[in-house]
Amino acid sequence: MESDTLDHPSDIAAVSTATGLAKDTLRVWERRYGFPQPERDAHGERVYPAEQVERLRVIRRLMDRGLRPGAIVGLPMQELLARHDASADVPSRAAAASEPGADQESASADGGLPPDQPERAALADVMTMLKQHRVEDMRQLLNQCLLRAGLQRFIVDMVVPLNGMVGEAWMQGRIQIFEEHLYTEQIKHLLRNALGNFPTGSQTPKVLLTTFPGEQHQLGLLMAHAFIAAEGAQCVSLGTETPVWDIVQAARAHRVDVVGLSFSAARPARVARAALEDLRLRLDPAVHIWAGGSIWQSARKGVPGVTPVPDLAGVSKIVADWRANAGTAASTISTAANPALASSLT
Amino acid sequence: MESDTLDHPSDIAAVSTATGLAKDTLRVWERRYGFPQPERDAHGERVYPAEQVERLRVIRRLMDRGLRPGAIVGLPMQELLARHDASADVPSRAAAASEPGADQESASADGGLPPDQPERAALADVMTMLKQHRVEDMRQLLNQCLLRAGLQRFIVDMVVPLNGMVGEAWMQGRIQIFEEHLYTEQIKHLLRNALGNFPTGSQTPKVLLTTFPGEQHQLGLLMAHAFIAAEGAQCVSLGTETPVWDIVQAARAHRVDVVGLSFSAARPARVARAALEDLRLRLDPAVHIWAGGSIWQSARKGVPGVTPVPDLAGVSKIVADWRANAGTAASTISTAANPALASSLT
DNA sequence: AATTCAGTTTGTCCTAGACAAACAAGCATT
DNA sequence: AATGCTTGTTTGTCTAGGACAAACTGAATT
Repeated sequence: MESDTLDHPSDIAAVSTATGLAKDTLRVWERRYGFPQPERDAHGERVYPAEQVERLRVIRRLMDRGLRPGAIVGLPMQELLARHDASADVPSRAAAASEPGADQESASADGGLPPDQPERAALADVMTMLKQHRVEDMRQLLNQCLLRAGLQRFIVDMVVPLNGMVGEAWMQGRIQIFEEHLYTEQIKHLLRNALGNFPTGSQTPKVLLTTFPGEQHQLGLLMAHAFIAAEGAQCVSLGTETPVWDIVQAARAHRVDVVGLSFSAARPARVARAALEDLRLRLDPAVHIWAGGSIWQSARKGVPGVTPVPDLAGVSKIVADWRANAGTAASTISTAANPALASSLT
Repeated sequence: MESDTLDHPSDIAAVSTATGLAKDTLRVWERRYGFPQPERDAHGERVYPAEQVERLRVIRRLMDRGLRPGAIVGLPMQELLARHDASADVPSRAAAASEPGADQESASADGGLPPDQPERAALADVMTMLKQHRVEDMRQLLNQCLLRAGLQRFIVDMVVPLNGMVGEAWMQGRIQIFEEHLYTEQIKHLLRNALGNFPTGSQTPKVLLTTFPGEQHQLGLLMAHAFIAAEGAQCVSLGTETPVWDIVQAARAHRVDVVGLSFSAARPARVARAALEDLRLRLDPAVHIWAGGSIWQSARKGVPGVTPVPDLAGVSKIVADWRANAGTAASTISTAANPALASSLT
């Protein structure tokens, strides 16, 4: 019952949603690289064998790590997995602090919070429980860790690494997607619950939280929410996928000091950049923009007037910075928080 | 600052995600009905004026209510809104008990729970607070209602009607999308929180909850979760968008008695039907399937072996039925709960 | 070590035609 | 007056190959 891969063949629409690759892209790859090479049904329409869908999913995953299609499309499964292991060796480029595919080292090393030893053991336990579907045990253990470590440390030392481990395990076929779903759901429950017990912080930076359309990145958003709320700031979350125009409206209506955006590694960085620039343009210059998540791996250039939050643990510092310079126009000071950008402008 | 519609023109991809209409569909409509009629940029690519996007959104909304494109695409905005009011007169066909576009009457009339008078007033208050962005007040009021009415009544008498009112208000331009987002987010917080305080029910039907891929229907799923949990059943939620195969795997792994699916009115009913049949085929016959949400408006035929839950309030009865006939193979008894289907088979 | 320049890669958009599944409506049957 | 069958129509999605701008690579230059 383990690697019980399904023989279920799928049409192009199903493959597109399953892999997150646009239909056009699937057709173009077939034309250019000779993979995938679907069979055809009676009407000449593409029918993808499950094995190819599987391969496409792994390819998608590798692309999220920064590899380019031309280099990997067409490689056999075995080789793909090898590349995957190789790319995991370069965590600096690889994964950031939000989705599965995340990176524990940078998170716990960079933050001001010391890593916690006993958590390391708990990580493995959670994975075991997940694999054995001991939902209730898992929930209890996580809750216990949360209470012990506190919300912020819990996120940095447990949730982020776990995200990475879960993503990794799925990649290697050690767990099923539904188990990943299950894990995500548990964490969401836990975080929301913890968040519910916080009184709506009334301290200085009032932060509006959301993601851009196309980013179904609930977990990252929620982690950011929890982290910022734990900092004592006032949070208003709009949930995922708010169009730029509506973000502007909402920011105005709620008179927020900061707009926080969360990004997954999923979509190409260029769209994110464009949207950020657009938002910067339309938003009141006094309102800061904090952009967190995985854009900062691949993007070398920052966006002017946008404070990068490459790392959840960095949030504390950025909140502190904001409080120090409260009231300064965002587009003026924001580069200070980004050494790379600052130096590139001198 | 009210009907401050944006002059922002969009490319076809943006329009597609904004309206939920496939790119192909947008092009075909243009060819067939002469609407939309985007301008072209320097490279001959479509550029949709905001006014047309707005119209497309309303059209999409009308289609969710069962109207067909041929009859409404090409109509001017004014006429569209008129049709909208007209279609609202037929709640039997119109909206179900889950997403914005939902229907209060059927929900409170059909259920065993008596409607609550004071709630009626609260509904209007919530809408007012939402429009004035008094988030904290709104949260408090909702919470108060929840405590007073209890989880189930709260959902049936408040959340469902509110969903309808919010959808309606958006439709008529009385509120912005971000306000809809904000509302949704509040409700989700509230429900998750309430759910967290339930001990994981250990009573008989163990229910696996999720949606099919393409259904980003968190709120409906969450309402179902809360409702079923309040019945004392044991719930395992996988979150949204689980592929059929993974549902089967998860059902097996967790040894659930029932798989519960939640549907929005968003996607065409035929895909939902196909997926349900597929699931029925692959799933252990002893496991029941409960399908809730908006498929049962447009679909005349039921799916054999699937128990329709056209109405959240009906959940109580269905759980009771399950407990009465516990252990019976799903595909045998399920039609009993569906009078229409049962009669069509005699 | 940073910048510019050419060359290559890659995703998305374009057109226009085809077709099956879903639907409506009329007709025949019980 | 329902139910079942046969039409014709509507509608979404698929296919094909061509085009092109934006993003990347890597070497040559300051």
